[in-house]
Amino acid sequence: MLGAKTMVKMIDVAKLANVSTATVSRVLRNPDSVKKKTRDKVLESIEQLNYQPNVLARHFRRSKTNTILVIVPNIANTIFSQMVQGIEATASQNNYRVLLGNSNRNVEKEYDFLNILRQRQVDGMILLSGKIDRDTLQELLEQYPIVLASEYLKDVEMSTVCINNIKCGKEATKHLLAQGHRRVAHISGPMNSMLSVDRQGGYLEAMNEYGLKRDNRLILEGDFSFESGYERMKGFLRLKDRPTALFAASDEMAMGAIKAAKAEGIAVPEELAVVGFDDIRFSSIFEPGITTVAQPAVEMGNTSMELLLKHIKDPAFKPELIMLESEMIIRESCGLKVKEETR
Amino acid sequence: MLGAKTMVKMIDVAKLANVSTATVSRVLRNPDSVKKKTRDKVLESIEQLNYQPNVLARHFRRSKTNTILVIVPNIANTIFSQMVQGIEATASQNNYRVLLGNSNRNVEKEYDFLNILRQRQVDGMILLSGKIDRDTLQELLEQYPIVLASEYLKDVEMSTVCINNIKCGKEATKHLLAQGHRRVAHISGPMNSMLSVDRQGGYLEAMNEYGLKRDNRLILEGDFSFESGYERMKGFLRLKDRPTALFAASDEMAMGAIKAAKAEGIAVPEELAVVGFDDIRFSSIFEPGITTVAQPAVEMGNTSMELLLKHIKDPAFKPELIMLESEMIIRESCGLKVKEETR
DNA sequence: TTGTAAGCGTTATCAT
DNA sequence: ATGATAACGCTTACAA
Repeated sequence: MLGAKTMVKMIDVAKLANVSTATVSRVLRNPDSVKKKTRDKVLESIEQLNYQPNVLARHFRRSKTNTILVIVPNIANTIFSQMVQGIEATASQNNYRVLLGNSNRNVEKEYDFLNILRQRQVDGMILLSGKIDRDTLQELLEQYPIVLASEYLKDVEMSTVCINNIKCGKEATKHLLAQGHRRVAHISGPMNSMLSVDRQGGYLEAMNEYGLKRDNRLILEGDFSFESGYERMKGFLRLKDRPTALFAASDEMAMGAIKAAKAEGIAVPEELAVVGFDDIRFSSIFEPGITTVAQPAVEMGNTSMELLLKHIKDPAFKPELIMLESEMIIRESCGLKVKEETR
Repeated sequence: MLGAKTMVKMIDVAKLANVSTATVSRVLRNPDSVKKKTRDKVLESIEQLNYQPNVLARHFRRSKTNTILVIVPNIANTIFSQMVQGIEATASQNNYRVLLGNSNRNVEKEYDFLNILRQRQVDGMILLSGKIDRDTLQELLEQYPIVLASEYLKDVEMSTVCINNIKCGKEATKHLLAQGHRRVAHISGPMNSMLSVDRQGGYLEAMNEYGLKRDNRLILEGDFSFESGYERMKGFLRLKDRPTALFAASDEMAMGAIKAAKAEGIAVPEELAVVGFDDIRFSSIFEPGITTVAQPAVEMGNTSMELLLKHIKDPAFKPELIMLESEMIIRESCGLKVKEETR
């Protein structure tokens, strides 16, 4: 890299085109307010000088950056990177940029990122994590456009994009119950997240509908990871009356559980039927294919960005809760296809 | 969101502390240049007024944003999101932010993102894609700090962080040859990328060392995806003298190929030994576990950010090529472990 | 429709 | 060690 060329500025364009900087600015921001002839002259000068507007001056002057912040627990996790992909796509379409705040599930880091918002380096924020405390969030919501996605919170009135995790958890569990399973185990996500509470809530509701009381030996808490699925399943397998089916709150945990079962010589789905959650890319590649609740991750990203734009454009915009549809995808791990085939 | 509070500015802090804005600015940017007593008085006023510096004014005044741009072909792809994770981590540590440019492998979009750099909205750029043409790149390199990572280019002198793909491709292939395989097939990545050319080059070198001439029936081009691996393998399986081993230029393609083989009743690794590339998270979970060349993706991200910082701090910094070490990971798909066990 | 000119809030130079 | 003040380059009343 050599030294930077001295920048051509608006005044240079103005001089070449024999107009004022105001007119150049108008051509750039509101072309219709300038007579065609003048406009063409200005555009030609811009071209000729290869003028690039100083975006920093513009941001400063307008106190607006056309940039938003995304706080994400773990960008290397497929489900989150898909959401970010959706956010970025919609942002780009609307001439917005995305600043990435990857917290690696470190709450301190998430709090640090909030200062980017406070210092107005961005016009708004999408939170893909539910770890910020109520009071901080409340304070921020009064001042900045914010959307929560995937996660959601009780007692905080804010725009949220999510799926109905209770319904999904219930559906997943009933799918197993309907096939005759009664000892259905559940590996939940971290219970400090509403998401996990609700998926478990759905599980409990489904069990209840089939007259099955909560049995704590059949419920263990994981952290969404493959490893935690593996370990928790090992736990279930030590029970003298081991479960014949499992609802795992993530596909990664479902895969971990299946591996653990296989390691003990237990066949899936024949001896253990499994339903997961998320429908990550590998769920269809894994063997057996994971029956799962598909989260519309990219769409969730799109939608949350659209919602954020509404807040940015209209500070009086009232918080909205958007619940996206999710879909159960039947593959092999739940045993349904096997049964159908041998019928 | 209610209306934004009117901002406290530096002059307010200055008045409360009975100093000039210059002193407040010094306390913020270079505390040691201010007498302790004055400094404390200023800090107290900042605290008291809950002053947040206007970052946009600062960026404008200093023509520096402490933000860098990352152009990535596909953020939803594990290998790239891991690199981005590494970039973000090192950036954060150095008080830098990351602006995400996800191109979805669309070259037009990549060219669009370059304007962010030209308009100095960022202090530098990390390219995770090798699609920008030589001339454009040359023009940009003269003006801005840029690092290319993972990919690399011939005939362009720029800082690059990568692995030795020739060596890796050779090692992977020799691993198969050493086990006695002679009909070793190769599914390459897109050949418009140096990465793919080199991995294939390594394959050819290895074959050559074993006295095996290039056989175009054993070489097919994929696009790194599972689907392309599946399709290309189907092609190989139609040969009357089908290959007994495969080197795939990505783990996803390796998995696709294995699925295709299984679908035809061909056992892996017994009847087809496979080596992949990347070591994505899922490669150890897949069955059989994928023998692969592990790319140090997170480290690659860290290193490229470190290198970019050097360019940012010193515009005269000479371009460097950093080649990271990669490692072969032996799992089941290559058949080595099976053989060892039955020995 | 176009021009004039006053900021935006910080930093950095030059005095003191 | 601190203060006064002129930029930085753009946008936007307001005037013409």
